Amino acid sequence: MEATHRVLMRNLREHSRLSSEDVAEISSLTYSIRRLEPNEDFICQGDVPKVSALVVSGMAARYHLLGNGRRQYLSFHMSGDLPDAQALFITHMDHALCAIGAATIASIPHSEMIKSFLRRPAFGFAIWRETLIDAAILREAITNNSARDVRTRMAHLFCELFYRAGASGRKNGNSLAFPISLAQLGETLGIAIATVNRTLQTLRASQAMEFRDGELIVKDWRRLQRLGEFNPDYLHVKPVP
Amino acid sequence: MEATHRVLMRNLREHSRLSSEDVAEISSLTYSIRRLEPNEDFICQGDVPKVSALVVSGMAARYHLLGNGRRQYLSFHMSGDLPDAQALFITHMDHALCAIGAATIASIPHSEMIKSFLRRPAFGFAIWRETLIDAAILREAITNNSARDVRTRMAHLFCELFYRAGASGRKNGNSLAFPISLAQLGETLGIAIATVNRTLQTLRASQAMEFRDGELIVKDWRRLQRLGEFNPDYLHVKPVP
DNA sequence: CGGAATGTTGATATGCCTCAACTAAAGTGG
DNA sequence: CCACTTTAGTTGAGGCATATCAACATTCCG
Repeated sequence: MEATHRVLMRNLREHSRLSSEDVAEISSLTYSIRRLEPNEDFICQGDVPKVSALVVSGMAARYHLLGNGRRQYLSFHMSGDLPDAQALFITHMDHALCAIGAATIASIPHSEMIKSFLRRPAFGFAIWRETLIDAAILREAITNNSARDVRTRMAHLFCELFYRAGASGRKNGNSLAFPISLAQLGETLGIAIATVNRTLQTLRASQAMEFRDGELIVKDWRRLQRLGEFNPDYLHVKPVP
Repeated sequence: MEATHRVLMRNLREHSRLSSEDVAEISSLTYSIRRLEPNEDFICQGDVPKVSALVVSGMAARYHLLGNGRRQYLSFHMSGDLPDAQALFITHMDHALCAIGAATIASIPHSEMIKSFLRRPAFGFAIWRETLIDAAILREAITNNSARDVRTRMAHLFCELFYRAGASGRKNGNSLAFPISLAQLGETLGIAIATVNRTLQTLRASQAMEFRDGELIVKDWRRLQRLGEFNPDYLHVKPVP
């Protein structure tokens, strides 16, 4: 029970120290739970949210909607993440959020979060730190989509997701549920569907990994890391003591 | 005198309300000034800064350094911006910072900033908001470099810079100093130098803008905005009352 | 059982990269 | 002050990676 508070604290502890007072403060937060269908939107561009969404289970994604109807996926979020933390201090959403596969989110009122920040600044700083790591991930996505060839780019994305899931025990051995379509992968990496398909085949042929039916299987982590030119420093995960 | 505190407050007031106590707190911050040569680095990947840099005059840029020596520029920063605010809560830099053209920065000790946040939470929230808008700009850069063709992409970048400079009176009529080389523009937009050159020519031919000798001249803002599919909502500038 | 969404494959087109040659401007040293 | 080098910008030719298009296979779902 209380999965909501637990996943939030586990996530924050990856990078921040929480005192027992902070833990008590977090445990006092109220929330409501919402179950999402695959691909269901829970925040749209232009919304003015009054609550923060916390991913409890499953995954969520941010995306931009372009004039021509195309989507650009921006980032993916796992249990413990607060994908719309920015709305705490910015009124209007500049992007939308949807579930990737079935997911559960908890909604925590902004007003409560802010009051908690005032009572326990360390909690506010931890959430702030969370949003800063999020920004680091966005920077890496710029570099990935702008400066790397498609195979490297795709390998890098899978590396990041696998690493982030692994850093907090959210993956299952060497496999990770990532229930996304090839079209969505293309709209993440900025490449056409046909190319997504062919690139996945070359990655499979490399014996480093497989991706099918929304499941990523890492067969040779070292090799995948090399293929993706992946260096996890930007994720700022505190070295586990 | 005191240009440092002034540019910071002007920038924060674009989106946040500051009480007189907040203003007093900001005015009490100590700093040291540093003048930078064009392209001079002031923070490198891997550094552990103990001070925050505030751009006082000129411009600064973030960049990633890739394995093959290539650079990927990530964002540009003008007077009032705190391009390394993230270092307040994340120890190691995952990217470098350099001057674009000659620039002046002020260094403010982290320890003082944090103490000010504890005394005046609204000041902390304003800086936090600043880092969140920064993240929105990064998201837009992902979309720009991933989903738009090169001409639109380049027009969008110029729109953003011109708009940001204009929002706070940092531009000069319809021209803006942006002392960057074509090679750097290419490393920002993820395109080759030759293409940068040819794309600039088509933009010039469109009568919307010109860019030469490190100066952007906007001749037809509406047309440029259309060419760049530019919608400034993501910059979250408070409508001027 | 039929239709929609998703994935797969091949053929063709094209936008951008690469390379190379050249110009122009700026900085350097004799 | 002028040769020399370096850096930045410009232009053309050619190739290649990836987009686009089209046909088909497969799975899912009503």
